[in-house]
Amino acid sequence: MTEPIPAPPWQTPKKPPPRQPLSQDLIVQVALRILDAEGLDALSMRRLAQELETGPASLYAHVANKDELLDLVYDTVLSEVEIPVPDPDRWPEQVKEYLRSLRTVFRSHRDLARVSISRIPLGPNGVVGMERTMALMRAGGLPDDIAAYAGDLLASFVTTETLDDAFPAGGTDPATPRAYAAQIRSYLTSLPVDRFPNLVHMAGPITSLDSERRFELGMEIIVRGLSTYARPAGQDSSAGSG
Amino acid sequence: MTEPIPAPPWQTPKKPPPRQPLSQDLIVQVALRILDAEGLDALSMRRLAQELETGPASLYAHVANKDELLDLVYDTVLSEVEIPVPDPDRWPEQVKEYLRSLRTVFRSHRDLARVSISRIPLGPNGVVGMERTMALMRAGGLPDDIAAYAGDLLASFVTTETLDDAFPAGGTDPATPRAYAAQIRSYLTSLPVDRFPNLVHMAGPITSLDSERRFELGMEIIVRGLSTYARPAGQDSSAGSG
DNA sequence: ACCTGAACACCGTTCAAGT
DNA sequence: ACCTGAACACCGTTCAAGT
Repeated sequence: MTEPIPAPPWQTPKKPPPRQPLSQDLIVQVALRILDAEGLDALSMRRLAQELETGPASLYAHVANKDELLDLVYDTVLSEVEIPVPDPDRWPEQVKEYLRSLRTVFRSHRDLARVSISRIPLGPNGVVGMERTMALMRAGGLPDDIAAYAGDLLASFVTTETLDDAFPAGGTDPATPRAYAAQIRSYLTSLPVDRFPNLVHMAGPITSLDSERRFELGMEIIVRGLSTYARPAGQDSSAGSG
Repeated sequence: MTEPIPAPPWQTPKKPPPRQPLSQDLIVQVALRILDAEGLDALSMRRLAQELETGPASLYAHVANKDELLDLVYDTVLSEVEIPVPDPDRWPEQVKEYLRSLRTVFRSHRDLARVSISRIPLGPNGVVGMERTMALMRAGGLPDDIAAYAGDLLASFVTTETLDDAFPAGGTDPATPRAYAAQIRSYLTSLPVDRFPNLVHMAGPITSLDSERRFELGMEIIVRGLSTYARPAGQDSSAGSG
């Protein structure tokens, strides 16, 4: 009811932390923070605006729409991926190093795999990544068309394999996924053996691979498949005189 | 203002087409029709209710929530997938037949690939499909753990490869994807050669594979990789006496 | 040029009330 | 048991108006 007493002039008004002026960079940065902390479902234009202490409409001066924002977030994160400088002698191992780094980055930003789906990374970092990936693929002695496709196939593999274990990288609670796996296993085991002999037999193997081993196995399968396309060393067309 | 004149009793009231009573089956069926015709973004609970001439709340008597609805839709469609009865001599070819069928089904229901993402198909049709898939995988002489994982890997492959060409199967307009590819190619070609030698070199191969050839190539790569894990025939453990 | 409030046209889900 | 209207707590985006 009573009017609040105005602050005396000698009191430094506790200025609200001098809100940084809006910019595309800042918007992307805060969006990434929300993504990391709370995931894609929590990242709305309105929530983002709130975090930036402004209204949702203000964002559209710096970003065309939500889709473009996600493009920018995705590209930003791609700077963290480490891609080995090709050493043809270590090709299979280097491919795996690249994929492991990609996985680590995907796992360290919540829901990034979901963001990456059907997004072609053509931003500044994405393009640099693609250049290095192509360099690496070609070092395996793959024909150009196979090398080109291999880049896509491998990245898609990491995406799908990362989609499910959406918990943060430092995830210390293996209980939840394991409990879920156990639940599925017991369901499969409970099926009538005469109609589902293979499912009953395979209930164990189907549910017992953890995400780490799935990933390592998947990499190995694809790399072996790709290796069958490699030209024998010494016939590397890019090594000849130009 | 004036009261409408009541219809005379002798006039057969043009009964609104005797709306079928709500049921889970009907709801799933109509949901699939919306999906096919207009895609996942058009499939909202409200829109679905409207199509069924009822309110959104009514759906929740038959379906727990939207996620469960999508589970049901996905399972329904899985009945269309054809999985060969295993013939070990034709293993690689049969795996491909299965994958091609899966792709056809995914492509003939708009956005089904998106629906399938991070959904484990444990409904009645899904479980039958899984049983047959496991039978097929094992026929290749793969160790159980490899066979189990192979099922996932191959299905994920089809999903991602189907995600992008989201146009209907009968798609007669190859212009759009090709135009997009051409756009990317010209962008890649325009990059500075000294910093992006591999991208410039690979611009052609990267953008010239159509979805059909990508799919065939991807299958071949993975199947070759899997084949390296096959036990030699005659050592098939499941064939021995029990 | 940048920012804003208000509005438009939507969402999924719940809940008390009806039959 | 099934269905309903109304409400709750949200969405992305646009637009006229302000500075």
